[in-house]
Amino acid sequence: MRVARRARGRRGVLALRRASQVVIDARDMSADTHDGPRYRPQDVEPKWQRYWEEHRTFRATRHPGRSKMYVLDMFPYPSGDGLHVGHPEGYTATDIVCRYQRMKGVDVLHPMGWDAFGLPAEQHAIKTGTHPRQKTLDNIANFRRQLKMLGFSYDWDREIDTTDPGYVRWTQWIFLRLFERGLAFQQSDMPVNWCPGLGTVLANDEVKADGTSEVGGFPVEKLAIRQWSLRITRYADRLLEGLDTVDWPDTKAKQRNWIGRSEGAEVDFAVRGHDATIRVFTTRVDTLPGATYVVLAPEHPLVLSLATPDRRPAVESYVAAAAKKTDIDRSDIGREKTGESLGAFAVNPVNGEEIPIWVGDYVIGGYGSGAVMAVPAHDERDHAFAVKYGLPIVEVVEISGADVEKRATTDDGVANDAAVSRSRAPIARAMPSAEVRRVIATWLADQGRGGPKVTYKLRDWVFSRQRYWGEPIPIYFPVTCDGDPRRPGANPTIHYETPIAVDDAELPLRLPDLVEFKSTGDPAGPLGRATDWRYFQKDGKWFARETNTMPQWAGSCWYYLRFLDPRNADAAWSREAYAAWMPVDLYVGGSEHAVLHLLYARFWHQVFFDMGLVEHPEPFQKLVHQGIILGEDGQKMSKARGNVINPDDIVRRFGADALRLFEMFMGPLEQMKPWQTSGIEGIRRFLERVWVACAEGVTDDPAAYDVETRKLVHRTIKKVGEDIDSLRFNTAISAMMILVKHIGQRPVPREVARTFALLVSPFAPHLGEELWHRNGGADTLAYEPWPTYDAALTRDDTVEIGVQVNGKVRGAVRLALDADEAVAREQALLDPKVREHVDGRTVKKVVYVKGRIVNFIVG
RNA sequence: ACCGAUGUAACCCAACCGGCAGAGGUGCCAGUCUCAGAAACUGGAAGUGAGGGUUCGAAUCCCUCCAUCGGUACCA
Repeated sequence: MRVARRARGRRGVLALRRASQVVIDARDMSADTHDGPRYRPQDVEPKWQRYWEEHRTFRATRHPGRSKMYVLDMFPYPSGDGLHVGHPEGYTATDIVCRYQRMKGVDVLHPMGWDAFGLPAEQHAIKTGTHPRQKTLDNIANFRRQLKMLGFSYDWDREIDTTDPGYVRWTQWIFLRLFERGLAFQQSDMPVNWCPGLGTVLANDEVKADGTSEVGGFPVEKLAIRQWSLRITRYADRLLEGLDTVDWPDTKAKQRNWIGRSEGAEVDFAVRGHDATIRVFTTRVDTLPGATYVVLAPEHPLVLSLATPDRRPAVESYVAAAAKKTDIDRSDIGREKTGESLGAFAVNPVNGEEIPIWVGDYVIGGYGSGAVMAVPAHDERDHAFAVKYGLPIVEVVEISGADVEKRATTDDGVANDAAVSRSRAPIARAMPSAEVRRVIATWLADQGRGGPKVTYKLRDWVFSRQRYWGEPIPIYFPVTCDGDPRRPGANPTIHYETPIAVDDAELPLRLPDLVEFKSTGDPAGPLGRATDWRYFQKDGKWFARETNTMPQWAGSCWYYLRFLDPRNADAAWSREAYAAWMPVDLYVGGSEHAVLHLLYARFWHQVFFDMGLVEHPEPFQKLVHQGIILGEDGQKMSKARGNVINPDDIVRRFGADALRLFEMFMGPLEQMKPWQTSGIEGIRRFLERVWVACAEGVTDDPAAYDVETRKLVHRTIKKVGEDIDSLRFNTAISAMMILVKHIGQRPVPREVARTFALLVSPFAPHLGEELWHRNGGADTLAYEPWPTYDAALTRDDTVEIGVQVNGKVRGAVRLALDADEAVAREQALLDPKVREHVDGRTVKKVVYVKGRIVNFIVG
């Protein structure tokens, strides 16, 4: 043990981990050999977990006349690695709120489940041959064990699993409602990151900068394959407006940014000598008179057809080179702008001027219309491009002291003479930019050459994956084939243009059992191989099922609704269950889901609202993100760094209550903070002191409950309650430590021990129950009324306040809380140190704030 | 580059509406206990990222800068 302790003193992660291992063993032994009663979480914790389970203590029921609270955790993906210490952070926070609210007489809904579809189980299946379902069930069992070990007060009767056919059925049912409304549709021109090596499409952040896959390093290509998409863009404005009604942190700003609403105008440029129009989007239509060229994105459909024969070879090779670049290459800002002239000319609609058309990859194909009008005088990017290629720079917005030859001015100003002379739209000299925008946009609309327009960064949501372990999309297509399409070499034609919905009564559409999950490189995905599942006959005709599956987001888009009514076989949820519990009052989860999950779920919810399935436009009233817990070295926890803390180890060594308490004590919930093993040792010492005081040092002598203790107890009740209400668990724990330090020095009155058991129970529920039980509690304290405090006892009638002379602290004085200024002044001047600085000088002013400060201003 | 958050003691963090910088934990030092150490208990030291402004008074409000983290990123 000595050796181990010394090794721990040395820093270095490896040494630390080995050493901890040794210490664990030593601790466990000492726990057994230590004589006398003491705090033994390894006995107390399983005991109360069994009790809660047997009594179904935390079953959520609505009682008429009571208020309700729906407290939701982001349910986990049950990975093979099990729980990490980040999970218990948010889960403990919500558990504290729930246990506290139950004691306050509130009906609490606090459910847990599993977001269990996902790629890792499928990859595991490819490697080992274990069916993803089996691996998923094993992982769930492990997660459930770990969560129960931490004593969370979930209503386990409501546990759900997104891969369960009873759940998939309703996810598919929802998809069909989206399909009916035209919100789910097929696109075949959607370029996606297709990775033949992995046999699937990848999200942008799964592709590395060099164009290979994050996993495996296989080449990734842009491929336009048939995809299902959801029309989230139709809800863009409502998704923005809804944010104003919810109590969320900065996440609102992230979502606004992601939606990227941008108000501006469309302008149509005719092309000289072609029957073609180039449509551009701009937020600065006031600068249209200063547009001196037009730039098309390399993907723009007109690029090749507009290029003059002499320019065509250069343009073609430019476009080909651009196609090879990854998105990351193209969006690298400091990169020099490049382009090629098409040799063609566009007509500026506001003044009839003919200006050259270029192609340049600084224009993004997918945003707006993939073309911009270039105003070098008032846009930095256009300016850089114009300087490089010798294009004219014409100033049309006047800003004093600006030289647009040197630098673009991008602020609003007023129209100058050039703007007026170059515009057929009725603008005037010195007209402010905002007004010029209105005038020109209106004029363009009158001329049929454009007009006001709003664009969004938000794109429709690609909703299909070429994977096995997801919800099958409940759609099938007619097939033309000579005979049975399932026989080898049948070569059937599938008519994707006429999708047919699976009948609701046939849901769930289950996954077929496969033995081989590996991709063949066919965009149909692994399900394409299940020919007996894929092709079926109905009324003598052959049909083919959709072989793409839904993305992992699907199940998590509505799980909070299934928790309301998890066993309902007739509906996804009932109206009554909805009315009883919705909306979610508190939603806690990682900020990594700030945009995607939280935006997708809101989108579905708004569709449900339009369908009359829900009563509130927004599902999640208050949202909180717990901060990331870093490794002991201050780095992000990762296997590669070897700084991962495993909750199983911590519980074995310190107990679940210690882990819960420590995670809440580390700092503010929303803040990122590093793990400190020495910190949890301190918490463990605190719990031992609690045990000594409230389990072993209790007295029934009423005289032991002195006034000082009584005051402190009442103050602690107040502080802990208020801190839980505002999710400041770290300071609540600090308040309890102060109380324990005080009562630990004398015999503890029974009443105090009972009160403390209640106070600590939301944080350390096993210890709370045990102390309650040992101090005469009959059964669980989970529904005991939360202690109340006497406000009079929380206030002191006298306070010590600081005395300043000219703003510098010179002493302190004890005063009645409501002492008037004359008294304060008189008492303060009794302090010799204060006298020293005041005597012999004139007091010009005295600032006295009751209960706070006395400040003498002397000259 | 832009948007947002955060900078307090060796470390994690408190400090209400601007009012004596300190609640708590860790670490460190000293004492009690001990043959000695460990543990436990008692006590102690130490600081507001930098600069300016407002104010009787600033960790707190305003401006500039620096650092760290997160998000977005040629979005026209």
